[in-house]
Amino acid sequence: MPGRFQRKTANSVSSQALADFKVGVDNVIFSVDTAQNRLLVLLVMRQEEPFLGQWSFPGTLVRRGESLEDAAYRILAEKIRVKNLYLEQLYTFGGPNRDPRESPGSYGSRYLSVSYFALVRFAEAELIADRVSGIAWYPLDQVPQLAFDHNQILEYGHRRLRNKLEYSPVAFEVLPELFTLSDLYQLYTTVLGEGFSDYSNFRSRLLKLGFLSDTGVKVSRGAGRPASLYRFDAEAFAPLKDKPLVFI
Amino acid sequence: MPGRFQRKTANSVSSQALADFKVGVDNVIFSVDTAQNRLLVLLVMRQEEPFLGQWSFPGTLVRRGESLEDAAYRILAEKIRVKNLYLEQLYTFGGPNRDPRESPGSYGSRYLSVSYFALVRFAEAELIADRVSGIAWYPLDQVPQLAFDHNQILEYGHRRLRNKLEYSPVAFEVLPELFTLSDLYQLYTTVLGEGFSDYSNFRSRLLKLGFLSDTGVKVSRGAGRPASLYRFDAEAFAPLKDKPLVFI
DNA sequence: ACAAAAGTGTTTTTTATACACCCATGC
DNA sequence: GCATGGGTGTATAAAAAACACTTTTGT
Repeated sequence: MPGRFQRKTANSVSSQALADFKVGVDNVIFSVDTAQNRLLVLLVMRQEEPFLGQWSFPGTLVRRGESLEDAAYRILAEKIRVKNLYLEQLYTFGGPNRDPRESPGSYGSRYLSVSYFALVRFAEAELIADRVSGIAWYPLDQVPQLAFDHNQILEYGHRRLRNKLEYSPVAFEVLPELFTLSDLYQLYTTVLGEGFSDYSNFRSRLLKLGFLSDTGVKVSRGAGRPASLYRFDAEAFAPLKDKPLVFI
Repeated sequence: MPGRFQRKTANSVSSQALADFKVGVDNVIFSVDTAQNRLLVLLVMRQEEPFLGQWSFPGTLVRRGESLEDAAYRILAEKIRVKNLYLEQLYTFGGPNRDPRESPGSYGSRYLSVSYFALVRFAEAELIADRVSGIAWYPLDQVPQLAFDHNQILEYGHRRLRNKLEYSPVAFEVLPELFTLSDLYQLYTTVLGEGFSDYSNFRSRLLKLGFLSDTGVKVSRGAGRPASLYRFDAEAFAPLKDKPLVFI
């Protein structure tokens, strides 16, 4: 932002014409269906040109007085009702010609997309479908060709998700208040793939970290021994914040 | 970008006025002065309002037909001549009211900053000072109050630098072609602080990774036993790419 | 000779990995 | 009783951390 006109050009005309931008926000919203062991991403069907009829991420243009993050929350809230979520900025895609609406001579507006990454609780996430718009959870391995450069954004988001899971306690933002260690393990397995760790080792590593507290309450899910319900103890976690954690 | 007007509003007027954006790029450029064991960041003195006379990161507005990354490289090249560098996108700051040029009623343009993070070779970096503009390397612990939200950006960049150093081979992009293991160790020490690792352990860990090849050539620097010059072997490193690496 | 810097090796502790096995429940 | 999922423990391997020591130079 600063520093332009630092060369001795007149203040009125820089050496080159500046690009004029429309700024949009696109959300890569993940959730984990633990029942079916599937990692899902939320797609919406485009209702207008360009890319009419193609799937894409829920997005919106940023309004006056609205922060980027607010815009991300707004479009999310328009598509899905959810109590708990994790959201952070992913990456900004802003090269010319990523949107066909840009006129070829690159006059007119450039379209810039600030992408956000979100993780929501699948069980309580309620999709908001109005009459016209298609909206659906897609298993990650069945995502079709998307509008714009959204396939690329998805790849980026997926990488971020895996990293987040390994190094930060995002999982707990997206699990129910009370959960079993198997719930947690399944979530990790679904996102990171089988073989990231053995259940028993995962278990003892997590417990040793000391921020999971056993409520003593047991739940039985079909056959097998009932499991203890645990709770994420934010206070106990606080001192570990910004220390390198390993959940793997 | 997609998804706007998905509700049943007329296509001409959305429910709210959209923000009109000017998009800038700001570079957080780091270098390491190994001679003096200092981590430096490049600052330029602003020559115009707002924040005239305050230090800031080198930045520029994005031109027509220019990608964000191109803009980042352009402003970098205007301020500094350098042969080797590492550059990647950092974060996008785009809340309203981060730039005083925005009119209070939030009409007119919003200023959005896509920040980039760069690491350059200190020894060969040549600052380009024209008559009017101040430009200087600042030790990280002596950085003054900066223009805009640049102090916040700096904090963000510093965190990224530390992470990069721990998990990726950026250091080699910024060391000379041939370097001693002490050079490497000093670089790490300067960025991560003393006590991140003992020299001998650091040494054996790095060598065990197998992508540093001993050229056999020795250099003597004052007193003490001469050191071997090493080279980063990109081929040997290739298979380790995107595997979790630990340089700590 | 000795200080300074480079380089090697050893010991101890901690963490990761792979399993084997016991426990409590539904059917 | 036995299959199923939950939970504990142990044995081994690997890695991290601490530190003692040797080598080669300049002065």
